[in-house]
Amino acid sequence: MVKGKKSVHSSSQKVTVIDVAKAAGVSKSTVSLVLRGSTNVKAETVSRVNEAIRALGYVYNRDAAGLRNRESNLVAIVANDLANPYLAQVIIALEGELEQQGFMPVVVNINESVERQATMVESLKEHNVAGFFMTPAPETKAEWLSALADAHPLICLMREVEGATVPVIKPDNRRGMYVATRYLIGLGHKRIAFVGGMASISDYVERREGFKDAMREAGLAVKEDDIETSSTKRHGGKIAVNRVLDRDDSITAVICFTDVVAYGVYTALRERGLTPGKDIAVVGFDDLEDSRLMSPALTTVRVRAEDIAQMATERLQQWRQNQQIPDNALVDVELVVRSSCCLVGERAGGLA
Amino acid sequence: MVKGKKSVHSSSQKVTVIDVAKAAGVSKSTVSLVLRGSTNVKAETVSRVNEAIRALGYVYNRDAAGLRNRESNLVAIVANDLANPYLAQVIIALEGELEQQGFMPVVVNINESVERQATMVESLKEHNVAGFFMTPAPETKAEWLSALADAHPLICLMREVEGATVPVIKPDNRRGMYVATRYLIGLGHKRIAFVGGMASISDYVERREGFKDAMREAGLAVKEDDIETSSTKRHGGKIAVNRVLDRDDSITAVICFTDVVAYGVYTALRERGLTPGKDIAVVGFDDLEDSRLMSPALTTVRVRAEDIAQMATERLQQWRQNQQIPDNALVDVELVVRSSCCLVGERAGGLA
DNA sequence: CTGAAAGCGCTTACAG
DNA sequence: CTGAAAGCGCTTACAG
Repeated sequence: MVKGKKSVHSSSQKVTVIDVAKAAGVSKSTVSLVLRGSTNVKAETVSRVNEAIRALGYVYNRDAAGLRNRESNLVAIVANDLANPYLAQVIIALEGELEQQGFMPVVVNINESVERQATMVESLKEHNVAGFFMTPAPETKAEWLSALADAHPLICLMREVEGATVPVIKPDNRRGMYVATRYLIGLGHKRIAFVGGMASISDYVERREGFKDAMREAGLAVKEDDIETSSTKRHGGKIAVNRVLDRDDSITAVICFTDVVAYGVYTALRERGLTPGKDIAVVGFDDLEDSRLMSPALTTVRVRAEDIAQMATERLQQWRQNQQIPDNALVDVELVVRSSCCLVGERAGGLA
Repeated sequence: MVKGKKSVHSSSQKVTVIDVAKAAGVSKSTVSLVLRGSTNVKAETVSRVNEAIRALGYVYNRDAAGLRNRESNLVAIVANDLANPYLAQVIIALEGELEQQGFMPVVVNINESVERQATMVESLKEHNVAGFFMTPAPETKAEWLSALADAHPLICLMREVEGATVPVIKPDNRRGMYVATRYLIGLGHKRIAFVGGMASISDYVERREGFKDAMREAGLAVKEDDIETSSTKRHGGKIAVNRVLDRDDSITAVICFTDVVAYGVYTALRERGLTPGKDIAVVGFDDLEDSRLMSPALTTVRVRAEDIAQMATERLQQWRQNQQIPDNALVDVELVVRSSCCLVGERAGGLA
């Protein structure tokens, strides 16, 4: 119907290898050979075929080919939330890697919904993808994920699903926050809050533990009240830090679950008449492109999106080639010091 | 090879309609009928088939089906830059609409590169997509785009390509900036700068003209120096406003090409010791989620991503059903007043 | 180096 | 309501 006779499209009659073969005066097997880049075809024949392809406007039908040889160049990137700028950076890096390897990356957004995740993955399976990258939605079942990995190469990014036998590539969250916290302690801070994020995200727990590790090591107390969860959005950071400060204004530094959360903290501080980086130190996690452009420029834990993409792609290849489930990987992390952390007491109004 | 005997995957032997037919004790035509939801099958048979499908773990092969009936549920969203948060909002809205209509949206990011755009679109064609949404890369050739639209339903979003016969859905850019500028003029501003964006983006020209319309109408001069182009990133806004202010600090208000540019302007102002919304008025365009969370909350021109998505999807359907190229559409625009615009003279240091 | 034949997993008339 | 047959556009051995 769509491609019927009434079509406004000029190419309503699909041209196939047979047409190309006819035009080039060879058999369709030969056309297939040159399509696939075989070296066993005379150069002159190759160019005659290519000429015919061009002249007829032939478009390779990858679905038909895939049906026959059971191959697919489609790789799915199942993203939990396209509005997350860090994830966007990871996706961009992933696309670069995958294309170099001849894959066709397609991204599908699930908006943090397990239901959408299930629907989308089902469709993707119907389209015979070569593999999956995914940042699983909260509440993803381990059995579901394991079953998927049983039938398709699958690499998890950033987030872990407890009990699932699936390789995951993630930042060294715990060490990252440990290093950031030690830095703040070195600046003289003793009353440090940890804001943003929630326990249903595996990253969260690891980052929080890194924070606690450093505090414990320095003999500093962490009160329940110094930790405030929230959504991972900007708004979450704003709300969370306000709660903490309302309870106790002796806090001199705030460690944020992510850079986005830190942006929300900046806003909240300004609305309270405080200047981030002067009155209160702020640290983030991710190192988004924007973070060096904030005022003050945000001190944060950098996790190179390129590193994640590279390790993930490597592992997908490994899986496809060796039929072996690859190992997990912890991506290196680095503290980037900018201007959002004052020495304690420098201007701070707290007790410290 | 991937699915060979050595496969670690449990489902190495693909189960097909034939297996299902055998298990259910019917012919494969019948299986196909229930797969496609035909009403001409006995209810009891339907459930027996579905039972077999479940038991065998059958997954529908959409490529094989598409090969036969020339249909596809794949819709491509070709995005110029995934890191652009407004585009992310549009994509999310688009995905919602498309899924409701039974399509499978896949997004492909081209990172503002015409070359990548060409490669990706070629691949997408090979995968037989039902249609394209795209925000064309800068420098896209009209003939290329028209040729694509000749063979596939295609709707352009946000950006127009001069000379291409392709429907485009975009905000009423000119009116948006006109309204914003009038608002500023009403607040007493006379020295208003327009920063960010560049002429190779069709949006840019329209927005700038809207600004000029309002200024002209009010009998206010616009000097060359009051308009400064830049990248559409945050960094661009920062640089552009600095240039303008370095040349002439009598400026009391800044209209930004987008919200993202406005965020960069905020940073630049702070670094100059100025408070946005007090010392200088700032207006954006888009109304990103974050804009109401900035400090001060950003006054901006709202363009509902949902409206764009809805009009775009409607038109794609129309195209597919009537085989008729639909009209362009201008999406309504609305000024959202928040706290980033002072009355002139209220605190401003300029001449005004 | 090239050609004829079979088959990938579906759907579509067409008989029954 | 169900079954047998042909065909979508490719690729893969297998002969020549």
